[in-house]
Amino acid sequence: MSASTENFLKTIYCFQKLEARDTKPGSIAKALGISNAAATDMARKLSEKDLLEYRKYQALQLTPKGERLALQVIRKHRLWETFLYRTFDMSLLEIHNEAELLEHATSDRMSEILWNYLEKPSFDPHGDPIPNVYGFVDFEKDSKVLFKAEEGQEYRIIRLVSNDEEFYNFCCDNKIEIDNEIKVAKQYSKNQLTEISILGRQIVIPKEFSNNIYVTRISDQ
Amino acid sequence: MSASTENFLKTIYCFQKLEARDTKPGSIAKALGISNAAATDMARKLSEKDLLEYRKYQALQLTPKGERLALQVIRKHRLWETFLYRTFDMSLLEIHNEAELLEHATSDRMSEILWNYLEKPSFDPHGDPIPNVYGFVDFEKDSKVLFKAEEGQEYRIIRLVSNDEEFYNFCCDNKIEIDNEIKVAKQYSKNQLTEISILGRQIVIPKEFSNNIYVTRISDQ
DNA sequence: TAAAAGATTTAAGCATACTTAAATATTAAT
DNA sequence: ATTAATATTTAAGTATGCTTAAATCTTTTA
Ligand SMILES: [Mn+2]
Ligand SMILES: [Mn+2]
Ligand SMILES: [Mn+2]
Ligand SMILES: [Mn+2]
Repeated sequence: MSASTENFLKTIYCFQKLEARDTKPGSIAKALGISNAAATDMARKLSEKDLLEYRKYQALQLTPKGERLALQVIRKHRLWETFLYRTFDMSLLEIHNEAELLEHATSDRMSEILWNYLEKPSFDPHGDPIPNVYGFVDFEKDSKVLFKAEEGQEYRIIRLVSNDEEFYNFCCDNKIEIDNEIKVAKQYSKNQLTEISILGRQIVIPKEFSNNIYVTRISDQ
Repeated sequence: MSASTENFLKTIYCFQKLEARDTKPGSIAKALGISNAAATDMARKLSEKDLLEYRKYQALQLTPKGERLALQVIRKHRLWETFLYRTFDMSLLEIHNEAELLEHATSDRMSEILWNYLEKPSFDPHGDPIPNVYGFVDFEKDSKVLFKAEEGQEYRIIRLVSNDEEFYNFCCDNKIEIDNEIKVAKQYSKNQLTEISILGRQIVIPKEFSNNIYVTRISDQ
């Protein structure tokens, strides 16, 4: 498996399962920074290898084999993130960037060593679940994006997902951290702004950021 | 720089500087497990990029630029080895194999993080010196291969270098470890055997192994 | 529903990194 | 000094992973 193939499968998996984005070659191409032609080409090759289903003009779909592979790469990615975050003084963005490289240079043995050393972690530092060695994702908490949270309700932050340095800086500056509790004061729907109170402070968050912050209702039951 | 290129330069450097082996394309090819034709091809391409000097039928020679690059890769390799050895329960062979992959997926930033975390180490767990960030190798101890050590003299083990699992098992079983002291009892030159005493025990070491054990004279001055 | 806009696919081509087989040069042996 | 053995290079070809430009299909809009 080349890094290109692994990134391709991983991206399809994330688009398919974790976000509700479409998985036509064009979307994958944009995410990976390659041309549409290259993505189509890759899709046909991987379908030969039974890693995904490709039908002209349709969205790409991972086969069970392709999904297993994608989950192995995601596992390695999140294990490295967890390890780097706990061991060194690195930011949420730095660990992601390094893991993006390391995930392709990690033997199965190495990932088991990390897994055991970290004492079988369930979540990475961004709040994303770590698949187990069989590619099974234990459980996904019932969450929604802050952008879609209800006014007046209290939530706990459980995921922060982005590749944008400014997003993480914003979070840092405003104490938007995993496990912190917030209250949604107001949704300015037309202007796509969310006003919340966090640790006593009131802040307004634009859609670009509130879409990367996942929350879960507190005492929802 | 692709992994292929990095491994190619690294191998030339090691053959040139650390061992007295020749650096014609054929030797490099054998070490990397590729065909002679592929090595020649690679040599011509890298010479275009001013990473090495290539003249038909001659040994390859790194340019200053090529040597700097090789040393950066070696630095990353040995930093990872040191880190893995100190952090996890991994053998001298395991750390080498993992570092062989990780070295190509390591940003300069990551290698500086490792370097600082490890408190600027000078040697890796095999006893090999770690180049600094400018590609400068601090100092190489005055050493020789056990195979060429003098009868009756006492030595300290300072390097163990091999890719052979059996070699490391042999070392483990016989307490042949870095910093341990030995006395060379006899060199059976014709049969290429070396008899040493180590921690009170007398053992005979065949050339295949004694050539991978580097020693330095004790109180040599 | 027909044209325009937008995506996707096909086609042609390039760079890297390899292969095997044939040609050529070097080195060792007689 | 030839010849034989060995090593190196050249040639031809393959797979991967990308590119741009042209052709084709799908979706939107009028
Ligand atoms: Mn990646
Ligand atoms: Mn993550
Ligand atoms: Mn390597
Ligand atoms: Mn080493």
